[in-house]
Amino acid sequence: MIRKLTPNLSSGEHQREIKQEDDRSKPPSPSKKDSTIIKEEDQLESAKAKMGEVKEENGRLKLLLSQVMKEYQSLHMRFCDILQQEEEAKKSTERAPSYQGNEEPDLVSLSLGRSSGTESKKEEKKSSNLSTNGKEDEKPNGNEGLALGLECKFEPTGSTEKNPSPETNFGKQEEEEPTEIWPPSKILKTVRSGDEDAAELMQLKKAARVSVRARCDTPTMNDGCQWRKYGQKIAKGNPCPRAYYRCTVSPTCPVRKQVQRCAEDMSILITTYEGNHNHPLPLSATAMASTTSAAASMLQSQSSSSQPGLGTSVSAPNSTSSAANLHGLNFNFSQNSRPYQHYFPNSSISTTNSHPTITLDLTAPANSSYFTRLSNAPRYSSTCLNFSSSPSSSLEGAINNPQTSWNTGHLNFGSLSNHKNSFFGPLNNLGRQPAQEHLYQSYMQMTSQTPHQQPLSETITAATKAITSNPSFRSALAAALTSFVGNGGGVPILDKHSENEAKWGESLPLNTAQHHAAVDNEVGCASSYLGKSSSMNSQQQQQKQGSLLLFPTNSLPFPASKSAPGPPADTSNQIK
DNA sequence: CGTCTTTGACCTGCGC
DNA sequence: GCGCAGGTCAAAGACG
Repeated sequence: MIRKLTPNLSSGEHQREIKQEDDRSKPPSPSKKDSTIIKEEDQLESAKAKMGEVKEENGRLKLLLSQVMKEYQSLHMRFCDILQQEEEAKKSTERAPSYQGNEEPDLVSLSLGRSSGTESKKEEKKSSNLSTNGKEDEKPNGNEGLALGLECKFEPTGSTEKNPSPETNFGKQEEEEPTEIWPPSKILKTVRSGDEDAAELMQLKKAARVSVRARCDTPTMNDGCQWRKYGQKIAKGNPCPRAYYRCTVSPTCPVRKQVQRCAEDMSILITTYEGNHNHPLPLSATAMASTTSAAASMLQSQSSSSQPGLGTSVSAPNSTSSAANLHGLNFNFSQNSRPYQHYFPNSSISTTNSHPTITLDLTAPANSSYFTRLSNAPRYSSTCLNFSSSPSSSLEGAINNPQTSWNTGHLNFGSLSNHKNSFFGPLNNLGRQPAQEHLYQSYMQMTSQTPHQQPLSETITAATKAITSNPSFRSALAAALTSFVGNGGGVPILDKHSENEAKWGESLPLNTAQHHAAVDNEVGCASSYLGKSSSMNSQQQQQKQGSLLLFPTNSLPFPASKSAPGPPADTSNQIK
């Protein structure tokens, strides 16, 4: 970002320059050399002018950087404050648990880095201790021993209350729920036969899937977990094979993921997650888990939106048709009894079977801006969280094609990656292969042509407003930041044992140079802001993770991904 | 030699 | 019941 000001001249060049200066001080002699000297002087002048320009630009960038850092710090402070306030509020609510009925305040609590509501206070304490001590408590303690701990606390009335959804519980321990949640048919066995509604709801929740669309040139996105491929299949409607992975961090972990290239755009990788981890997650894995669990929470809460007092509702009509495109999905949230609404345009949802899928689209450019709608914030800024969507038909084709009766809500985070300065901007750029880089550059050129650029502070203020007033925003932001920061932001990379205790917010970047260093080192798959290079072994992968960016990177030289890109697998030998 | 991937076979659910 | 499609298993091969 900051350009090197010292001209990179070799000593010879430097001497020549000095000589030229000397020559200039002498009276011009009418010799043959005059013309060449004049030429060189011109070059010198132009170089000086260029240097001046660069200096100016550098100054501007420095200013910008400091401004961004300042705003970031205040944003972070505010974020922490709000988390604290929420915890206090929660605590007080727990003291008086008489809100079971309709009067129960709608609540969506997306607290990153906390594994449970009751533990969160401890966690916070711990995190503060951690930040002061600089050393982690290496003793994972029951439920709190998880880095992910995204708590999505939906509080439906009725019997389902005690069955937290698996997706919202990434990282909860085995004792709280069955480890095996796959296949869905098994789920029903664990459900009381009498309570049909609960069973239905539970099945729906258990089977919830989160699909992440992201541009990625590596065979699989690195979400921080270790996966073992156990199958591959050609799915109907997509020539690219679908690969099946199973989490191998823990042998009993029920989490599976499916990876498939988008039929329309091979550069887009669709990763579908199902199930919840029953083991501590690597720190680097928490980002994706947080994001997906937040999305899953929305979807799952939707499934019970008919119930009053539910934290989140999706105002979508129940439809028996496959993939009814609503062109708009409303997520109603409330915070502290003040309801407000999320609007995700171009969403689609259907309720045909027990596989509701929510899609986080990290690929699509923005046509309209949720964020703008929300706060009139400019779309082009370093902190623009643009939750707008693009036509989502590609996903429908790839995953929710008419033959597939998955229940899909399409939650489009597309324009998070829309602009070069957005948080997710770097995500789509890291480790790109030349061919895709070309496409991507074109894309960036297109998107960077946003006509006006409003003041940064205004943008940040708007972003702050949006984030602090909105749990899911915070969640998404937190996930993004966590992924960026990971362990590259000043906190050492954690091993499997110690990482459990690291919490969101503790490892925020204090030194942007570290990020730059991270860029220089290597970053894996771009799309995965969690970027994995498939040629790395899992340990290497985990060590690489967290080498992520906070600031725009399109001006930086990106190393190409080390791994050979391409579809998850060769289709040539897949015909069944 | 251990780990991971590949891939054909098999199982299951669903629609007709 | 049959066929289709999605999903999983497990033996064989590849790889470090």
